[in-house]
Amino acid sequence: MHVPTAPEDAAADKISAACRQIEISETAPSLAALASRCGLSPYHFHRVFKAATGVTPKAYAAAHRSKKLRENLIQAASVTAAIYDSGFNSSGRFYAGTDAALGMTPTAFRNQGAGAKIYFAVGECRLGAILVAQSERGICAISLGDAPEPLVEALQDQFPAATLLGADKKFESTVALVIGLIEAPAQKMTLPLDIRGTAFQQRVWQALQKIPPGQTASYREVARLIGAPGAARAVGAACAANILALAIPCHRVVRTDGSLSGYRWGIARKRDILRQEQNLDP
DNA sequence: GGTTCTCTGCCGC
DNA sequence: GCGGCAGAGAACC
Repeated sequence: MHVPTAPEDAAADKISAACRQIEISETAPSLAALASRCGLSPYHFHRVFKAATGVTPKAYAAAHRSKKLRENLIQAASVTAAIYDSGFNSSGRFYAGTDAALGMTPTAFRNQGAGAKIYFAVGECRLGAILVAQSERGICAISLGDAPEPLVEALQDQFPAATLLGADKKFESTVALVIGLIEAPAQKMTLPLDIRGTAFQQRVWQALQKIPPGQTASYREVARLIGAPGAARAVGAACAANILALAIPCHRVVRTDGSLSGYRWGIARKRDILRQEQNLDP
């Protein structure tokens, strides 16, 4: 039987080829160069790329460079070496934008990567076991599961270079606050969050925090909200990558017809959380 | 301070 | 679906 290639797959292949091209290039390829490789005009390529990935080609290149920088800062012999290895062509230009890329000075980032301390505690709540972890910048993980041990193991996987510190008296009260969120979801989340992710993920997660308790939104609606109407699938991937359960309410994102799709910590918990939130509606 | 590149809204085919 | 222009803005020199 003859199986024709679906047009959308061909388009997706072109975009992922362009992404790979950006990743392997020393310096970011120009829009025109990327477009001609795809056989499209720069105008159209730009729009297709943004619809598929949620970010513009330039933003994608910048995000990739910043990711490379994070890796290099931890491994390279010096900060200067890391900067040049990551594709920045002058250290002056780099330092100008360093705060936006890292949220701190490069040296601070290096030190944190090596010996960051993360406090954590596990507790029991209506949804099962809950783990809350906090870095110096804020809450960096909230996860749910059936038993405590796998949650701790997963935390170490997420922050391999960090030192995990359990059973801290002061921190126990923070955990109580988070558990309180589950029982009274209408409460505002006021704890500082240490959110780590790509530029696109951050945009999605910010949008999620604007969905009020008791309400839901579809992936498509969230995509439209962040100005990338074609990126519903990318929104789904960003939701799935969220490691701050409840604080970033990815449980409030459902399919367009209102039915529940997947949930990192189990679909039953998603249903449970939503039911609790909707009961509290005035 | 000028130039080049990026990005978006709008329109035509 | 695709290409193009205009105009604003950012990046670069």
